[in-house]
Amino acid sequence: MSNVKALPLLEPETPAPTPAPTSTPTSVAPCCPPLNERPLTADEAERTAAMFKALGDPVRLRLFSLVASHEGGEACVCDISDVGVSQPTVSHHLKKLREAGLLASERRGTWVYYRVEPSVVAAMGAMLGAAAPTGMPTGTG
Amino acid sequence: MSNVKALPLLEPETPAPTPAPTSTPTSVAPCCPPLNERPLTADEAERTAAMFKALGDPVRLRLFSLVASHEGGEACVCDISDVGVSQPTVSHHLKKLREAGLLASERRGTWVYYRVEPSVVAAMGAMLGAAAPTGMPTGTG
DNA sequence: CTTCTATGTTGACGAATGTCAAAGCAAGTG
DNA sequence: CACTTGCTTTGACATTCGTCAACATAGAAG
Repeated sequence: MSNVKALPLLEPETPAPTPAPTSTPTSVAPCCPPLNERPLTADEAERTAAMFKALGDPVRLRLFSLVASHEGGEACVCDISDVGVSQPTVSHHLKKLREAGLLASERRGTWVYYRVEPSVVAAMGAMLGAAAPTGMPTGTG
Repeated sequence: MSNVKALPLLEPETPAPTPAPTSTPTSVAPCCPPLNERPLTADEAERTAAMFKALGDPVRLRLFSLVASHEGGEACVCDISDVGVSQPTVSHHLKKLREAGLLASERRGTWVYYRVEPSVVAAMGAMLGAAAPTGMPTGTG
């Protein structure tokens, strides 16, 4: 597994891909608290922004969505050919997503498969989800 | 980027009275399905990526977190002065966050207050949360 | 080994971005 | 009105980013 230097955003304490759909107590060890808990420090912001930045490009977002929604939870690069950019550019963006920790790649024979890193994405969702409660404590409305 | 208007990410079905220099959508009507439901279209990706991109900068993320975590759910620009950049730059980033629909601003007398747009942030969290099935963040508080 | 297919990497280039200094608007005070 | 404070806009700059063409690498097949 050629693992590029993934961002140390959260600690990958779960090496297993956890294929069990059951409610596994996957310890989502996010680097940062919810965005509305306290102001992020400069370092926290630096690391977290790198993740959001990775999804801040339309092509990358399509690639990520393509992988995330693909059958089996993973997609081969060969499955990707309609995102509007050349193949080298696709590879470039996949690398970015990998470096951000959002995707993981694995070579199986001729093809390379990409799959989503659930914990990292969950951590991002947690930061956002808690930052937007359905009922804001706004007095005046 | 001359697109200086709130992104049509979610449909403002409730015509807010626009008390602020920016429109204020107030309803959770996400533009897009969870990222693992189906591949996003080019248009969906374009709109959604703009939001993630807004949080893809460390300074903006700190500003957002600062506003989101501030007492009362809103913060005056005067409360912000330790993010490491000059005041005009702060204003610039706040504008970006406003244009992305993540923040709303309102002038009250001398000061300008910024607050989080819960629906937009919730929409982002929903897209991510559902894309990471393994690992529910709601554990021990 | 040679050849073919599938991906990744390198180098280059235009466009977008983040930053600040300076000037400009808005609101309060005397 | 002049003066002060708070925030935004403008203009300029260096850096980063997204993109492609060309080349390089990894397996598979003969």
